[in-house]
Amino acid sequence: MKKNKSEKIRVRFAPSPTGALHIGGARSALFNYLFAKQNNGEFILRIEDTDRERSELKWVPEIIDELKWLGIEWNEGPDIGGPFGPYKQSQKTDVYKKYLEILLLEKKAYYCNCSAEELEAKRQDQQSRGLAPKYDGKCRDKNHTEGVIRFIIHAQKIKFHDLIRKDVEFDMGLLGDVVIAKNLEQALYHFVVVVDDFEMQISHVIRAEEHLSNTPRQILLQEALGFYTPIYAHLPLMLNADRSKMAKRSGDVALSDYHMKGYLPEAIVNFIVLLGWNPGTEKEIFSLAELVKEFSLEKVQKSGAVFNTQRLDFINGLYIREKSVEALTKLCLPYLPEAAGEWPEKTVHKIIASCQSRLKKLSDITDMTEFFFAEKLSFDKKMLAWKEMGDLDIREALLLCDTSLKELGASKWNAEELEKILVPLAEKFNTKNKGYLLWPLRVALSGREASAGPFELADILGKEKTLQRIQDAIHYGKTK
RNA sequence: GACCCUAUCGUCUAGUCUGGUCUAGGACACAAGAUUUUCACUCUUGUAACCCGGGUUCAAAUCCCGGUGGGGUCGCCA
Repeated sequence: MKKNKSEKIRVRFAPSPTGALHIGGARSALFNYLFAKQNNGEFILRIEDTDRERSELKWVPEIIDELKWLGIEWNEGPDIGGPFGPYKQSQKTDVYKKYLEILLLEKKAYYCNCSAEELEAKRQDQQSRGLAPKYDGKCRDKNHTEGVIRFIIHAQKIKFHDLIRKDVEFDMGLLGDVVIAKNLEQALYHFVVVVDDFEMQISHVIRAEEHLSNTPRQILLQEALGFYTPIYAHLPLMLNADRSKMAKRSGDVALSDYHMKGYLPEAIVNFIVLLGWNPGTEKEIFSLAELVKEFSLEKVQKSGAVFNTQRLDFINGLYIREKSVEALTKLCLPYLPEAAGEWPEKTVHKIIASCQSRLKKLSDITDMTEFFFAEKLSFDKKMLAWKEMGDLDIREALLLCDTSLKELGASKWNAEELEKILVPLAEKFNTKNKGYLLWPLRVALSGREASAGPFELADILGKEKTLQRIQDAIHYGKTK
């Protein structure tokens, strides 16, 4: 088996711009990046846009931005160029044409004129007889001069070593001659991937398992063209909860979906790397830099991994709690109502701080902080009652809060001072349980079953709004 | 259907190569408790798995064989 010229480790991620970057693609990119980084190698981004109908230019910047957002960087790519460019297959028609002509000349490939209908009919027939659908080679010796170009696959066994799956063997007798180009100007996937990996001197092909059975014919193509065969590593697939392949039909599969919902890039990286890999230790939280050190392809799992959102939420929450309030506020801004812009920065910081331990993802902040910005609260009056409290008890508790909070000067209106006043008050109100005073207060201020504590809330709302909401609650109880 | 890959708690997994230390470890989720005015956070505890059947062996989650389950691929998509 031929080797590539340089010893240098060169890997690539080659998405096709037919849609947003798939979260599984992001993981493939990550694994490639980590492998390159830790081996002092190079990571190449290549755009596989040979399918002219389905590829759309607009997805390229999208893919690039999302990868960058994750923290993945490449040494060569369509945006930054490099010595092995161009990095878009649509710009390499001449290169493919050259190699196609060689294959044609050497009779390793031929033109085929079979109609789509004819092929489909044969395929159906074969399948109905329990056979593997396979092209019958009808045009092989016809010497046509136009049509699609097929690469001749002779019956033989192809063995190769996969870094993750170990030795794999395929019987090529089961495969028909594969179409490698629509015509000289339009080469297809199996062909372009082989040519590009060679031209770009890729040493390791790290990609998803769905390509495992495509590998032997790509190896045959390499041999026919006199190329070396790179080292392969096929990653386990990401699965839905029902263990089917995570595909477009099934909920959120684009990295941007998770980005928009407010998952942090460091959390996504940490989560997806653990889907199919683990260090063999009990450590589970990793920064990208730590992963570069600790990641190893040998420890990659063989079977598919279910994408478990609950675990993503947990990891995301962990990273959210680690943020400084300032940083978290910045991240949350897009999820806050416009009114938040009119609030003092300090107050907004306090609002975010009051939610920090509760956030699973940034978008949760919208609902969680709604009551701060609302003019009037609306909630079930019964919610004001703590345990067995009646309307009169609630009224008494709230009136007590009202009178003592009125006394507190605006300059001393902060969570600490409020606590100093309210805690003794609550203890006096009911010696056994502070909740008889604090719960109705908190509900009056938030209108919620669950929220931060009343001192914090009152601090954020300020004296005027706090007293107003207490009054509202007192009268709410009365008029209803 | 054919071919290929794969199989440890519900989920992600450690352990499998080099059989005994595994009455199978960790994490998420779940449940209970502690703390707390509530929720969250934090802490403690608990429930929960070696796919099945043979074999090899003093001994098998670990080795071998056969089933079964799951997934992928079989395109003029990538």
